[in-house]
Amino acid sequence: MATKRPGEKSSLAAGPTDTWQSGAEVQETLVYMLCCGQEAPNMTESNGHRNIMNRNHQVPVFVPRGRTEGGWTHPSAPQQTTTPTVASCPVSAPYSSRSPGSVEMDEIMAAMVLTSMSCSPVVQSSPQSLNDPVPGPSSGGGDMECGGGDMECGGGELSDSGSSGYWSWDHDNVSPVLSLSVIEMDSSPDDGLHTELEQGVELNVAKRSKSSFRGAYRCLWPSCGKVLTSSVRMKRHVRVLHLGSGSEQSHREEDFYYTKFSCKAPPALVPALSSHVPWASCGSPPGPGPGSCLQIPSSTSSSPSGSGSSRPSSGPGSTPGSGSSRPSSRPSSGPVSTPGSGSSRPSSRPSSGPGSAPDQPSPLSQSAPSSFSQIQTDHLYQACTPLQVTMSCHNPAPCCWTPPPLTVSNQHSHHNSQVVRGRCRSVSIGEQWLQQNSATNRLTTTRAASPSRSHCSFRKGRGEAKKCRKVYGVERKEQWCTACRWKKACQRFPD
DNA sequence: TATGCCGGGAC
DNA sequence: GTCCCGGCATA
Ligand SMILES: [Zn+2]
Repeated sequence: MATKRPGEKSSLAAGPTDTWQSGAEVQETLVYMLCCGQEAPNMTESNGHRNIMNRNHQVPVFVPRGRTEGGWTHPSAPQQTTTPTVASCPVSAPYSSRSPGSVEMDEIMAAMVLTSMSCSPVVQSSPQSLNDPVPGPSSGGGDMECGGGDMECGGGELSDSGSSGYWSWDHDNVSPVLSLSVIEMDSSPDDGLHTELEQGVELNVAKRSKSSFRGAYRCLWPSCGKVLTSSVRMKRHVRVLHLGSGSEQSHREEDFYYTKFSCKAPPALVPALSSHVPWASCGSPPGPGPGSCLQIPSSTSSSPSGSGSSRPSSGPGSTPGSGSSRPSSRPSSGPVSTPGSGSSRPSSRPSSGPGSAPDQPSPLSQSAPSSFSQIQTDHLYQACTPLQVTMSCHNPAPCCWTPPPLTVSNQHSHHNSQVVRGRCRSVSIGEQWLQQNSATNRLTTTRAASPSRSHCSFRKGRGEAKKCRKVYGVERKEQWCTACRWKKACQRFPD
């Protein structure tokens, strides 16, 4: 209602953003990767063999170099990463005693080595990937997956289920710790810096507590399953790419569009996932901010019932996005949703669509930033579905998330390829939702309550979430998600 | 009253 | 299959 988000946008202008972003992001990515490579460096700390590791650890040192760039990266953030590392690092001793010159050299060397070592596409081809989400001519193959075994970075994003996973579950796995942080973060919706900081802490905690846990933020924007490790970046991502502009409202809205989750997945799942992840193979559009590569740790386990995740506060602030929040509201967010009642809805995650991939906010988006992508989305919603990736993980185990069989359509060159270079996949989830909902789910429901016709039409109360209607207002109906326009259950802002 | 959306129907 | 809308439940 409050109309559009006026100000702020300029500062976040896509162009510039990308620029500095690349620097910072890359760095961050680096750091993260290092961590990935060996969870919680500080923790591992085994005295002996640490050569390589040491080297790696030094990197963070070099990383900060760029921290000055963005106002974003809070100084403390890098510091945190760095400090402990250096301290714990055996090498640090000699290191400090050396002359500054050599030190620098070392840093540089280390950096170089690292850089060359890292297989991250982001790092290696950051410039390109940043702007050009679409990998190459043939985005089809799983080319992007870095061959390197140690870190599989999906180029910065991982998202399970991709489009379809959006609204879904994986939140289950959020560890208590993480959830906590989530809450905190939510409480301060609009301050990026602060968040970043917390993010840092959070990450640390995560690493520390369990090397296997990883907090990540996934963009819930329809069709954009982007996953970033930093909430700030995610916000930025949402704001820039999806919301298009910023302003008071967008601040809050950002929260709506992403969700935090931490995943851990059995080794087996990892590969599987990656193969399924649409963009992973299609060269996921790293978008402006290549998120740090996210990966699903293999070891873990745990995680219990994900349900725990708390939904911070239903209010707009926290929103659906925040982490596990969503699931909590759902009956059995988990895997097989036996819709005791919610019947259809639960299982078919309301996800929405697909969408907007991170294409650069070119002139196009300027005029109607948010609407653009949204509209696009909506169209996709009804659009066809060239490619279809079917994810049917009937995984009983309460692992990361067991999505119901869902189909994601991946449409590449489809549609205006020029306009949407980065758009590598679009899902007509909405449609699917409608269909499935009416078909599949209904089936389920029926099965559950076979009775002649009892079919309790159960109307679950109105969710607290603001739906398109409320968000955009009637006057901007065209921005509503298709479902809303059709007076169906909103998919963009599912309860 | 405004909103969300089920159920049904037109095309 | 897509799209719309009557009408009811809810806030
Ligand atoms: Zn909607």
